[in-house]
Amino acid sequence: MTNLGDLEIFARVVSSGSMSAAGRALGFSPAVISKRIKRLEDRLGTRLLQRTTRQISLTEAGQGFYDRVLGILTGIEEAEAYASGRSSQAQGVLRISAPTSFGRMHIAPHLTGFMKDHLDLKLHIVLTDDFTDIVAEGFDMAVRIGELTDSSLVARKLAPVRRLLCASPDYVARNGAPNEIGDLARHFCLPAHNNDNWKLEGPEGSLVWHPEGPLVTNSSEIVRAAVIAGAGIALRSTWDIGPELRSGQLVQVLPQWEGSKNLTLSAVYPSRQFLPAKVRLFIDYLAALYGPVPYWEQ
Amino acid sequence: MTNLGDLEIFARVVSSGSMSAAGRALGFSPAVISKRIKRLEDRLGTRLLQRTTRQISLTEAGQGFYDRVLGILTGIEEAEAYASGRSSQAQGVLRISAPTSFGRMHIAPHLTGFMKDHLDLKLHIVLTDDFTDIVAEGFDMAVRIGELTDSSLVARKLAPVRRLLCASPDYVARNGAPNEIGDLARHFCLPAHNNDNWKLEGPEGSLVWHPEGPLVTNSSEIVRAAVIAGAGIALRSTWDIGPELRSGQLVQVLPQWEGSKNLTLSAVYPSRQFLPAKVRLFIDYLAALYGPVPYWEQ
DNA sequence: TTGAGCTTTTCCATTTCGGAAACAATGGCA
DNA sequence: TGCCATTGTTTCCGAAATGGAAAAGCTCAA
Repeated sequence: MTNLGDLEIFARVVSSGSMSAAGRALGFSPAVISKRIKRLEDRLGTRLLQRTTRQISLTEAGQGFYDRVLGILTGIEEAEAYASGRSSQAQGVLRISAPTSFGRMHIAPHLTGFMKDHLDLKLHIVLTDDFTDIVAEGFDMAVRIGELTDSSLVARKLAPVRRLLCASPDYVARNGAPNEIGDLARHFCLPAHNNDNWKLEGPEGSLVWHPEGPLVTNSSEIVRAAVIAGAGIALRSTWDIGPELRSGQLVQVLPQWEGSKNLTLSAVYPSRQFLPAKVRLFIDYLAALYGPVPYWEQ
Repeated sequence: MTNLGDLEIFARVVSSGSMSAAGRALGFSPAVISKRIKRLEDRLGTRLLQRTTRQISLTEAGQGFYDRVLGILTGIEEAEAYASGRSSQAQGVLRISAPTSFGRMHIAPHLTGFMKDHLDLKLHIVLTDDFTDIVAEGFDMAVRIGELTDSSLVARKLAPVRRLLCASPDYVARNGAPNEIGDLARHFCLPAHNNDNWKLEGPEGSLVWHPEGPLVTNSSEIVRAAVIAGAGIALRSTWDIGPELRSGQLVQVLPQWEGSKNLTLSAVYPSRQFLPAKVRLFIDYLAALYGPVPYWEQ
């Protein structure tokens, strides 16, 4: 039967992109890495890595094998954590990927509350707006906003996402508030950072509006600052501008229209038979935190 | 990181119930088994097996660990098979559990057809009417008839199960056919081998009938022979008595009533991210064989 | 009470494993 | 274009691990 170390080494070689780098990471000499990759390939009777002396790439068999090996390794990790930690205590390292803005505003502030209940757990949080492949990147879970489709992942809904049109009071004072959807054409519209069209739902059904405005950016934070500064009308999520709405820094316009409803805030994780306790506990924590009605909606 | 051999040894010790037996099965001396179990426990910091010199039992931690280890081992097996066999060829051993009667009548006759397409595959088929724990018993899949609930398994429907009331023509000639459901009280009823009540559905809704008759047995085959021999009325599946209905050896009675519809013939297998090719191919084969309308219904 | 069968420990031969060094090959950079 | 740093591979050797036989201690059944 395969030596487990070989699988670990193989996975590390793939993720780091080089045998030498894997050797450094794992504390082995390059010679060992080379020998064990070779042994693994010999036993499998297949070439897993296509290598020139300068570069390494996965063969098709290697890619499929790698996908599987990742699952196996985390499975072993989970089994060991279960047996060691027992009684479903969280321990080890919990690796999370989350959207930048949401992570900063609604995850980061609550982390200490979770950590003080789980002293044996280390958190490793990466904020990015790319939809990274969480299993290939080695994340235990991700927080996502959107419509979810990837079938190899399991999603648990954390909260609905409401998006509404808003502007600053002084913008409204200067330009007036739109009364019907067509009025938007006469306003400054601030597209979202991903530059999407606005999918709106209203009393007359749904429509797609293509926002045109003076500002295009890839940063959600800049759009946010711009609309608060009075630059125009934006379609923002309630989790993003809830406090500003309450404080009066922003007001809702065209309240009969809202962003398309099939967006959700979700926790996603690889589908496995045994969910690590650390992942389950953290998702439970977030779900309890955001509740049936999130605090930013109240 | 854990040595994979330790996990394999641990799993074998649990399944065989003794270290010595595991040693014999794996070709190791008892000394080695003992040492490696001890090492595994030391690293996990938990006792996995409670042992008296004469007997071995799993601790709670050991049970949970064992469940996980089984999944890991089959995962590795699948990963290796994938890389070695490539292009999703079936190979290795496919272990199947199936109901005795159905297996004999509707699986066994078709096995050669499957085997000739997959020469590298060995089949290992166990017929039993117990609902065995397929993952603990080391089966890759099972064919089941019934209502399915086990959440740790995935079920794929192969065919609907129709059950209807029938008797032999000479029984009907001697005793007459029942005209309405209440007439059953005046007939010999042959309960199924599991001695269940009959859940029937008819034009007036559903009801539960408690069949009373001269014959009680745990063998489905005996009930089947008895009804053909004219001993009474039985509720039988169409896959069981289809040919007899067609040949006239049996006739349907009370045709407006049928057995409860929420029974299905299904293939079940452990939920895993990667389904072994051998399992997928065999289930596809059965599904194609039984089709949308099974051949025994035509 | 005895004996068979089990687990565990001890000691030893063997195998495996990891590393240093030497070598070959590749791509970046001046 | 030519140099050089980096990478993968091979060889050889010391160190660590693995597996087995034998002995000991224990439990259950006859």
